[in-house]
Amino acid sequence: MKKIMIQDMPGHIGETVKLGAWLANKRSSGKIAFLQLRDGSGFVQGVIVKEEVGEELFATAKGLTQETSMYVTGVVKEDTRSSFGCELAITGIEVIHAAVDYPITPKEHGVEFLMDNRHLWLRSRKQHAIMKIRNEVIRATYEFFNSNGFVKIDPPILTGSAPEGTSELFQTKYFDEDAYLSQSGQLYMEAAAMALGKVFSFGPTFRAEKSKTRRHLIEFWMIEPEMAFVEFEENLEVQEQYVAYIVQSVLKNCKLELERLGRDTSKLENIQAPFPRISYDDAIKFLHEKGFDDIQWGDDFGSPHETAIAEHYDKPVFITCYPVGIKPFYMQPHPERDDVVLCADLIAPEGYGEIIGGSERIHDYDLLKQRIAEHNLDESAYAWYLDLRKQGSVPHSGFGLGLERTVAWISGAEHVRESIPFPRLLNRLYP
RNA sequence: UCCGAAGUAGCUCAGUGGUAGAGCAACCGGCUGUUAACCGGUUGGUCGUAGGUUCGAGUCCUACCUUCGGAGCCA
Repeated sequence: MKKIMIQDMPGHIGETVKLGAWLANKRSSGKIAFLQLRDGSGFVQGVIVKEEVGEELFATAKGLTQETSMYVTGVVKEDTRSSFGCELAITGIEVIHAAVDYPITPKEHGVEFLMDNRHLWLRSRKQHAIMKIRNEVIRATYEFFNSNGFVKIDPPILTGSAPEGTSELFQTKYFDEDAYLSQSGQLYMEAAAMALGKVFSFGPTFRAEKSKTRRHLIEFWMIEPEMAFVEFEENLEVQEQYVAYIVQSVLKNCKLELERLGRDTSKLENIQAPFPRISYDDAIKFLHEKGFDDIQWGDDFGSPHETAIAEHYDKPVFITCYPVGIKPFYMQPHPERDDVVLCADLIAPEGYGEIIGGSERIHDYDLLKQRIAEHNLDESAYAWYLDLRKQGSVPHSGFGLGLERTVAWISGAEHVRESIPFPRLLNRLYP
């Protein structure tokens, strides 16, 4: 008898098959029982009828506890009553391990309880769907960049220097030296772009910020492309094409998951390049017109400001050309103005906040050296970074996309803690 | 760090000064198409911690702890 996965069942209609599965839920009457089975690849309903299987097997089925693991044999049957299109008419059950007091019941639970049981919560339908969407976003990311001439590059996670101050970095020891966990691979990616032209990274990043909102994780994953000979506007085009590509890939390959999450897919179908752009100057004017009197030119946007701007559009929106004073040292100045830089943040719709920060980078040696000094940074730590500007420096641009915020937005999760398997939060390092 | 809310059964919650409650889970029984199944029964509690007011405190007061939501900062 063939052992198959639930996701492959529609191709085996009429056949007797064997599944390795867990019991997600159960409903029964005196003569018939419905076992909700899951095997990681999907969910399917098993039907077991007393008259057909006999007293003993039926009693076994009725006595199964939630999350008991077993081998189930049965006949795959087409059934329109199932959202999956088929069911399993069970003929045999071999219990592997009977679960005891599984804590996550089909009713409601609070956040703290679910987070304490994150190792089990992952088994739930909604969490399963979000993890599949996360996987699709990652898969589509590799597909997009590989098919557009990018090379995957892995920057280091342990770093010796602290690019933008040490207060929000995790410090550790590197034998006798101080070291920090990476909060961005960007500077290394710039070096890689000078070697390979177009590169992208995908890896974890760590921020010791005391942030406690639905958009913040202490440890999160970032995709950071960097491109030589690519200037500001071209950089935005890559970003909008990339974001549109991953959204459309999820729509195409995760239909069942989006449906299970109750996601309004019409909002996602609309996510096609180009995306609207609004300059920082116009955004400030827009906010003043909307009645925000708590922000002046030169201030950075707060979360309510970003949300107000994003609500004006039905696609992600680029906010471009921020004042030089509120942005990092490495951003290229605007060619016609010295008070703003060639950068853009991409704000997701529906209140999910900033998902991309990007810019053209300074490629002039003297200007970069000046900016390092202006920001009171230790030039010796940036010697190699400055050196790039002495050895065939070229205009180049890049950006960083936060994976968890993007996945939370696409899947409609209310908090980024649900878009990573084991979230690291302000007060949570367990499980 | 600041502002706001909340800690009562394994879980989700009700209970505003007078004998500790419900739904779900678990356990027992019933039910032939359920889909957060349903119906009947049983089990299950130092009411976050410490102190105080009171004849009497889950309920009022003080402090602390924890969690949640938001702000700042950011992706």
